[in-house]
Amino acid sequence: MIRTRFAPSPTGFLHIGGARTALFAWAYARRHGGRFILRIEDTDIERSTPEAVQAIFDGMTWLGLEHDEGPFFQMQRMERYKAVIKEMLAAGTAYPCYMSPAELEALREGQRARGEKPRYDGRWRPEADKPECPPDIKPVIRFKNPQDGVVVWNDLVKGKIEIANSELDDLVIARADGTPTYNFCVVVDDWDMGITHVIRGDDHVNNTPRQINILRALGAAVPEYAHLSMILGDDGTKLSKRHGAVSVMQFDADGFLPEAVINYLARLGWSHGDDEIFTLEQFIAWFDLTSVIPSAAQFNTEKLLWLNQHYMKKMGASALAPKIAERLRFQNINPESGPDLEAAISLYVERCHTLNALRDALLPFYSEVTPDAALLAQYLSDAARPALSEFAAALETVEWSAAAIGATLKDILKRHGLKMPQLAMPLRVILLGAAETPSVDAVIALLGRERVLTRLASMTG
RNA sequence: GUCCCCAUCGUCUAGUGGCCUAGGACACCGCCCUUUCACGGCGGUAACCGGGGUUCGAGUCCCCGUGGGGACGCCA
Repeated sequence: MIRTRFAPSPTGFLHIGGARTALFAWAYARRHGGRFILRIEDTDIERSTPEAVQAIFDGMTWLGLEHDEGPFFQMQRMERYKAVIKEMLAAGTAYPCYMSPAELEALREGQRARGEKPRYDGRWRPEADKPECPPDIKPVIRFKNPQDGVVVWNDLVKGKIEIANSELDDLVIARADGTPTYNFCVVVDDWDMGITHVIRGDDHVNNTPRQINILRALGAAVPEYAHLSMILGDDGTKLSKRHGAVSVMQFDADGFLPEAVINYLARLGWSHGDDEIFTLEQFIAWFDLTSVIPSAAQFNTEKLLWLNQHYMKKMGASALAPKIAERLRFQNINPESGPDLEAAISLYVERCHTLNALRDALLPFYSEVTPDAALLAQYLSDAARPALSEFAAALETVEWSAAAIGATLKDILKRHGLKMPQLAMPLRVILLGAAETPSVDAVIALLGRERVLTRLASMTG
């Protein structure tokens, strides 16, 4: 039974990189009929917040990444970690270290100055010739890392990775106050939760040999590892809180559909031949760690936009209507105050890339417009004015359909010797406040006789 | 500095030694459609980081450079 997990630390929102990691771990479990576990790594009391925990839940829910087990909180597993540390102390695979933070810093300073990799020198190892035990220092507990040999694993996305134990030092597994640290909690959790495949960001590659060593010291099975490369921002630079890293919920706020975001994320660092658009079912059926790219990928909003429009069109007006209505109401606009929303959406969906853009395009149908004077001056010629008045008059009695309105318009055009744009363009500006709209007869039909006549009257009258 | 990872069009990618005069998608450009803008259709520009090997043959394997990234916490 395959068991994967997503283990974020609740120190901020769920961003795009975390979401992709979660997606791949989730998909791998789904693909193999396994279980997907959600674990909250909240041992950093300083930075963890309940809001961030909620933000992660919200993001996962929005994306539709349901977990089968959990959420487990590390803070609630303290007893277990402490028990394991006690066992390791007894077994001699861990030991207390009385070095003070100041001493440690001085040691690192010296190593850096000599061009060495800063690391603990093992002076409190059980077999070492230990210094005098300072009575006033509360010790940290360090893992007794093997000093010889190499740790090797076959990373499911990066291939064979080999790191010499001589590169590793004896990491702290419990702080002076007794609380366990990240690398230790992860190991105990992955072990206890029976994780078979650790799928995570490749910033953890360097933690992997340490974790494997602890696992071995514990006599636990070593899981498979798959390290996903990072996602870069739109401009190719690293995503950070200050720059480009946005919550997945921001995509919701911006009018993206979760289906589009999932499809987009799936194609970032993974591919299935030339397939670009696929359903969730296809993705699950096709997903495979061997097709995951080991190199970093740059986020591209343009392509997401394209996908989002695709999913909006595919979804159709009836499914879109409640979503648009919600977004209109959010702006204190009553979607009942204008034409049939589904009809309006049908007319506009293929020219909008997001729900928000669609909502904005529909605004003139549900609220007042003020034609831009400059646009009007640009498109409304003196020659067109009489024709416009005549058209307005005709609209009072014409059969209210796009076809009939269009016929009337063409008839007037012909009698005044005008071309379509000479009338269509000013009509667009007067009626909708924009020069770019769908076919003008369709727009008039949708707007409704009353609104059309009112808006025309204010201009021609 | 040390260790680890990465490297095909602007971007996401196909490519697992001959099917590659390198394919697809987004973006871009052109044409068609057209009542403006879109949508759609058709076409186009555009890439194997460099140098050495291995091989009959290398985008594909190896080595060295170069460039980028990550890690080196009593953070996660």
